[in-house]
Amino acid sequence: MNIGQAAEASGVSAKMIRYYEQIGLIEPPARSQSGYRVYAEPNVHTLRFVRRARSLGFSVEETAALLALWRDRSRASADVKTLALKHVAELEEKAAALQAMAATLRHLASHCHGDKRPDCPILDTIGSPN
Amino acid sequence: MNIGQAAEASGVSAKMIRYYEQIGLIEPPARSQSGYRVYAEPNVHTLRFVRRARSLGFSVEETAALLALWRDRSRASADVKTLALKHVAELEEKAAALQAMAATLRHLASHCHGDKRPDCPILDTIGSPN
DNA sequence: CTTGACCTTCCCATGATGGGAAGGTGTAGC
DNA sequence: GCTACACCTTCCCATCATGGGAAGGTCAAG
Repeated sequence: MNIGQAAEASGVSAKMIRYYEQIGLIEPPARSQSGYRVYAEPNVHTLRFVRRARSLGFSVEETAALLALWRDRSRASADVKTLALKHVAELEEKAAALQAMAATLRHLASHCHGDKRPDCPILDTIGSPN
Repeated sequence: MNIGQAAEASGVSAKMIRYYEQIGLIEPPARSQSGYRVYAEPNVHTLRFVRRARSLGFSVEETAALLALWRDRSRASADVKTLALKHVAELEEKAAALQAMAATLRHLASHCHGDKRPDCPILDTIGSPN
């Protein structure tokens, strides 16, 4: 399987597969005589793991840690759970920060007429000298 | 006022002030004979505006648009409100995405014993072949 | 006049991703 | 066997906003 097929099968773009290899997240695959990367099923499996971890908001570095745990059959599930819950807390913190911004802005907007007049509490507040 | 004082007064780091100037978000300030940037109150006011817009999650580009509206005394408040509400929607979308990740992961974690045994539904799910 | 705090510009790094160029390979159809 | 086209390789560049740091100039206090 060439990189394009592995990309298709895993949902990770060819560009990203090369990048993950370059930074050491995944193992370099076999190469054909002409230098093409050759992927087998286990490689694709790993790529899918990476894609899912990324889609859960884990950074590449965190994904590397998860991958190591995944491959370590003697890991303690407590280690995984700890990592996961710490990540959940970070995600929720970021979500809360975004929602706080949205709430503030929505509040400002609710006081803005939204007509042709220039008067606008949104800009007034953002630009207030205080 | 030198850049350090402007940074202090506005809450924007000196590095960022130079950067904002470089990319054209803010006007180049006056210079002293020796080449130091010299800021007056209106400059600091602008910097504060920028800092607040950024802290509400507006990108630098969006901040530039807001700044233009702020300076345009004949703007229609509708334009500002439209921009703001569009941004609110984006913020809420991002927040929802993060919360969805958190919820998924929290759910997975709730099924993980979190003890010394290796068995772990979190990794099992992320690494499932499907 | 020295010292230390401040300023200048310039370059580099981050994190994850995409775009694209220049050139090699593999294969299908003729 | 040749041509065309899809695919592969590496390499460099861009993004976005921010910080770090080096090399060198300036200013004010002692």
